[in-house]
Amino acid sequence: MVVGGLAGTEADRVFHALADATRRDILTKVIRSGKSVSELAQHYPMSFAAVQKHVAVLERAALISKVRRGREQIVHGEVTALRRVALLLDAYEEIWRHRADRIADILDQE
Amino acid sequence: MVVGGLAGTEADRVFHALADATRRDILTKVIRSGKSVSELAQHYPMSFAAVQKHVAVLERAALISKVRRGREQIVHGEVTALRRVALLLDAYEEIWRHRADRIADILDQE
DNA sequence: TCCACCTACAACCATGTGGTTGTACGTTAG
DNA sequence: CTAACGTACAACCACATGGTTGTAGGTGGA
Repeated sequence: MVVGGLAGTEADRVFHALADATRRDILTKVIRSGKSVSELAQHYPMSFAAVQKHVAVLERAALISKVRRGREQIVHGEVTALRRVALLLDAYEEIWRHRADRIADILDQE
Repeated sequence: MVVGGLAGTEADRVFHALADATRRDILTKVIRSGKSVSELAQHYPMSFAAVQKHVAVLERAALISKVRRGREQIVHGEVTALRRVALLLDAYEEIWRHRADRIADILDQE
């Protein structure tokens, strides 16, 4: 069962990408302004390759995109996927609200 | 850096819990109405113990709660945590919108 | 009481994940 | 041209995850 417009595997990828503090932090950095991978790597206590992997996970989830600028690869935040996750969560809340409304109706009838 | 009101480890737990189709499906089922663990287990092509583990992951993320009813354990959906995730995502979108509104400033910034 | 049901949990296994180091390749600066 | 930089990727390791089966305990019904 798919609740929102997000396909199962896509939801998997997006939520998994967000389930790591480093990746969420990378996301906030590149959403503010594009940064190169090595520029990002400087901010974390891990190897360049590790940061590169985190960026790859975010890219697979379509949360970021990369654009070549000379010998650098500039990472940009993609807000569209983020918005789709927000809509998915809204769908869950919608389901809950309906249930809550029904409960309220039942309570009113008493 | 913590963007929203969700602590780092809590965000980890919540997003990780949501990064699995079975768990998201369990969530939709119990958000509509409370169900026992074995009742849930009947709907999935895996062992009872596996479903029990998924429920445990959701419980650690505070997305569901369990209440004893006789010899059954009724699983209920907790909407509060869900709402907090939605707020966190709203915060990301807020950051992005800020960027869109003030692209010139940000270009000067870094 | 006794048995069946629901749950909890431990032990175990295969696979995935997050980290490392090393190597290779294209691009820019000097 | 050469050297340094930025990136990509493979190989490897430790550990977490998702699944299994088996065992044990508490509760309800007959």
